[in-house]
Amino acid sequence: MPRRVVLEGAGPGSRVLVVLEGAGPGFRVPAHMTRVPISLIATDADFSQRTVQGTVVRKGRLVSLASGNALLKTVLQEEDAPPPNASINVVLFGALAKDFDQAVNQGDVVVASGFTVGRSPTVHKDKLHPFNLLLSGDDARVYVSRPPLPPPPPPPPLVRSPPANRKRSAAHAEVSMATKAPKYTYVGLDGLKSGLVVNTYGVVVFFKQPFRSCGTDVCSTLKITDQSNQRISCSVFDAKLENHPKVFRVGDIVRLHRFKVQFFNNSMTLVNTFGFSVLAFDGAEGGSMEPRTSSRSFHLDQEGHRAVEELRTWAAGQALLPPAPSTPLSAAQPRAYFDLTCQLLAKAPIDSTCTLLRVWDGTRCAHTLLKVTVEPDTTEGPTRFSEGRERLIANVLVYDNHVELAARLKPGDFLRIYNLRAIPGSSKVLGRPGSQQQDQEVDHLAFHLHGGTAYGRGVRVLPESSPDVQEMKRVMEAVPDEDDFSELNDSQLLEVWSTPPEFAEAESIQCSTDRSCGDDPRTARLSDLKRSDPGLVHQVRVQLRSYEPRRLHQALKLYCSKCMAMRDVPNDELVARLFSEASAAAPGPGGPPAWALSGRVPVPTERPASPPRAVGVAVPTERPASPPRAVGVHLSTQLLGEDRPTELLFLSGSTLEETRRLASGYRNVVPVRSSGGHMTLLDLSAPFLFRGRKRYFGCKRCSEASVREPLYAEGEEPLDEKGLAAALGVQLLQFVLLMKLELQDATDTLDVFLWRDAESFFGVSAEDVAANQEAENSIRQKMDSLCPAGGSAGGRPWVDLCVAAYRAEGQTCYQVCRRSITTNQRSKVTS
DNA sequence: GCTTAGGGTTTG
Repeated sequence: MPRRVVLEGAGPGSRVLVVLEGAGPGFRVPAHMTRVPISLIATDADFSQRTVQGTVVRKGRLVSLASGNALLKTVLQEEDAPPPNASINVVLFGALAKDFDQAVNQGDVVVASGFTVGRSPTVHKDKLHPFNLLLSGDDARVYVSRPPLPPPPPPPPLVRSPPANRKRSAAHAEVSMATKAPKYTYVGLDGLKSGLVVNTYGVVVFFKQPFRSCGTDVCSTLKITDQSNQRISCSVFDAKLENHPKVFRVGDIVRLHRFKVQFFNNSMTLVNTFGFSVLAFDGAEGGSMEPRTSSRSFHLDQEGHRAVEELRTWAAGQALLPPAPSTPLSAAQPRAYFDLTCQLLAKAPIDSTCTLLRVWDGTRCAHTLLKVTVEPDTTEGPTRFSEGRERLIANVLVYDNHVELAARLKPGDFLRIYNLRAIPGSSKVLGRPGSQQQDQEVDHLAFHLHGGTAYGRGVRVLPESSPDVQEMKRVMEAVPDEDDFSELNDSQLLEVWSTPPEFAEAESIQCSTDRSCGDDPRTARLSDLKRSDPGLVHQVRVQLRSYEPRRLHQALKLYCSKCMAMRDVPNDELVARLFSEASAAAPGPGGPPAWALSGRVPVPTERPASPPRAVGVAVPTERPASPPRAVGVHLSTQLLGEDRPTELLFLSGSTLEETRRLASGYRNVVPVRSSGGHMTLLDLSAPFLFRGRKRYFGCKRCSEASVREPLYAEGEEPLDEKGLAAALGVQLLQFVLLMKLELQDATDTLDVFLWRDAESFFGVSAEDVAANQEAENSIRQKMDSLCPAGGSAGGRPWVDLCVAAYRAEGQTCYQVCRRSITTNQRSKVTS
């Protein structure tokens, strides 16, 4: 007889029944119920006497709703059912959700009954079944199949048993016991037999980045080894680049599923077969357990972790990992081949077989780097860098087959270039006719990535989360500021982050409730959080490992609530240029608008001056020696009539500095220029309004600006930025703060945005940050306390944060949505 | 449609 087991936490009356396998004929599902294939689920049938069976391929977190109810989302996948519609979202409510959370693990096979069917609101996003199962109320049940503990001796494996002296073979046999869970038997590399389709783990000892084969697919090749010391070649064919192994360096660990063993040239090779999957892992001991894969449905359990750990330990003992994954530019030697980890700054095609990549890694090469000039309009990315930065930039020429991949790279990408060669001397191909770069001196280093794939030659984009990229960024951050460069990095940052996307889904689930996250004692581990479904809010206890931008004034952005675009706050240099361009433009025919009284006023030269006493009269200044410039002013006759001359001033022909000075004497200053015979606003890259120290900007896309006399009824509140923006047809941009935080706990790291709730997080308004240094300083203090400069991980406080996971632009993003108040000065994780 | 690659003594 099967035994019903009540697990800890699943109290009496639990609706999740855990049934041990091997103790009876199977699930204790009522006999009158019959199983329905998941693919046949639809709303127009009666499922009261039916069951579904599937593997829990995803298990969301238990979410507490404001009503006191609980909810948990999970995904069931029917075994051996062909896609589509083999996987279905299941939502459990109330006590059932709590019991399920306690008793069921990802990978378990469950049977559900007593469900109702609804339309899945997420079908377009998750591409799962168009319907979902809803389990609530007294009739809902979940039955779980679980291998008994302790496990019985392993049955004969499907393939020849790996050597008994390897621990992992036992572990994998144990996994295969869970007959209802996805069952994979892993074979050692000395257990390959021609014709078998196998699953295996291995340490990469050689690899080529994916390259276009002569057939229809893209091809990757690997050579892997394991504790048996066999070295097995392996090919992966797939038309899609993203399905290929994400191997970054020798020593990485791969898990291969469904690879066919072939005999070739007296040795075994592995080739992917239909339905294959590859996971890649960092090969370093203590490295991240996050598998690199594009698959959204991979299954990795504790045994998988153990297999990776064991291979890591073994590989470390064999010295299989090279000491460093790549060579910094500072160590590049003439004529040597090396792998380079770097960031792409700009690129330009040279000809059909050659592309120039301009890269840096934050270190300075000991040799002079070759300078390359290309026509600016062919360059993607900035064409000029400061002298200091130029000295750090390496020009990499990639040839032939690599040109295709180079075309897909974007400035800002983090790259690893494999088998790059440092070439001393000149290279005439670089000089364009007519450029002064034709005659190069000899002692310059250029870098070539030769055509072909021999020696693993190729280029790979590394994820920003990669530890090597993180290390490089630390080096880059230590490079002294140079303004043009910080601008570049920041705009790239924005592009990489994209416009912080809508947040509606996550908000509707929990942030809209009044519950403070601090009420919930549950905290999620980052590794779990990453695996759970988007659309939920999680509480985490983390340290702040790093953040961007490091120069905090760059966290200030302008945001359009209408088109949701975000842009940088233009720097003074740009704004000053717009002002001088506008003032240089000759006033066109036609006069100022009829509603305005126009004239000229001298510009105060030093101290902020009081407003001019009369319009149209040049007021002598205290320093007659240098006659002051006069600028055009236009005042609303209506306002003048009400004896409110300082309420609003339209100003033409002034410089930025002059505008700034005059702004201190008027409540509102709107810079204008003459264009086509009438008054217009300046280009909207410049502020359209100055109010004291504050400046306001308009959205270029959403504004339909024209200079009109603002309607101003007597006795009304003074004009403010909102009223003026409306009067001038300007879509007012909002100051916002945007940062990216790298959170860390014992299990993982996670990049999250701080945006929507940044102001409450810092306790300052973004508008104040724009106007005064003190507000920026308070942000600095907070960041310094969370992430002390040069501090070790142990010195950083632990913080409880709420993080919302949401889908945007095809990927899962995370955002700090509220901050609880506790920060604990502890140096170790308590688990 | 069911191949493609199968590392390698590099070179613009």
